[in-house]
Amino acid sequence: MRIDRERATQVTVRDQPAKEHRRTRQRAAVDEVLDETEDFISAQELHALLRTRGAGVGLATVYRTLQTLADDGRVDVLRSDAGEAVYRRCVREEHHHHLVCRSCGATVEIAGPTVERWAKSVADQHGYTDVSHTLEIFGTCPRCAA
Amino acid sequence: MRIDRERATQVTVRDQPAKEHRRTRQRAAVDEVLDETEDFISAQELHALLRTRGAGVGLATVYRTLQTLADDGRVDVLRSDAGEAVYRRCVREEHHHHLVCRSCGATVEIAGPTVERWAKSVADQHGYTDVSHTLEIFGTCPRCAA
DNA sequence: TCAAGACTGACAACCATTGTCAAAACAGCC
DNA sequence: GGCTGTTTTGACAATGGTTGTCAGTCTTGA
Repeated sequence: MRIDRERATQVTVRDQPAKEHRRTRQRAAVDEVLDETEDFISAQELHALLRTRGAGVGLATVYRTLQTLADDGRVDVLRSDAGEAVYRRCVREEHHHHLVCRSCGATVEIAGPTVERWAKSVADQHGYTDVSHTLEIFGTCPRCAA
Repeated sequence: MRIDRERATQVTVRDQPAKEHRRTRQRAAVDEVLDETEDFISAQELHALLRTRGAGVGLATVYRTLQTLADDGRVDVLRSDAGEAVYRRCVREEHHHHLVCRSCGATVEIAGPTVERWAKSVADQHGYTDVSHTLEIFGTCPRCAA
């Protein structure tokens, strides 16, 4: 197995502050959807949504745009269990995790300094350096449980 | 987004104790590789490995076998960053996490009762029930860092 | 306005994974 | 050892998310 350094996880702290990109209709459209969407959404879903709105954007463009945003640290990425990448505008600037509803996808962003420290110390203990981690909590939200 | 209840994460506790399966050459071969392999391995890699050994096993069979093992809780599954599912014979019986080397895949299994409790309490706080979680730590192992 | 180059979109290509289904292997039984 | 019902296998097709391609279009800075 080979884990790509750059894309290993969305929680890796970025060094470069984000290159400038051109403002285009397509990117604005994707941005708008992300702004309106509370929960994680897949590239496919986003593409379909744009299509129904009439603001057609090519699928490849949606993928590219999301990837760019992710690279710039402007959206959170995580993999749904099906292996599909799902995206979400991140609200917190700092490193954080998610509590995600299994059935509707409702998400709560969570800061966990304790966990951060724990992860760091565990890695140190085993001599691992350059550490990052992924942590997501899944459950059934109150609304879906009702 | 739809997160499948059954496969949401490898850390969900299994209720059923594992159905009996027939012993076949193919399953034995997969088992053997898993026994010998310390680190996470993908279905594709395992398949290729078997092929080079002469113990040819169909790709579909490899997938099915791994899936069965995973369902029975006999192997750990996690998704590499590329979205590929990777498997590993789990050593610990109880719920645990992994510290994985980004470059060589070397893995350390980790128990983190603190984290378990934290995850549970966070979920409770937000009214989420039926909680499970994923947590993996990535880093560069001492050998690769040298 | 203009040119350079970034961006887009339709489509093909990729690749992990799953579905299909007839043939083969297994386990229990005689 | 054979028989038989069931499980398992494997070759192949199909699926589906994602990425590559490349000519045409749009942005931007001059």
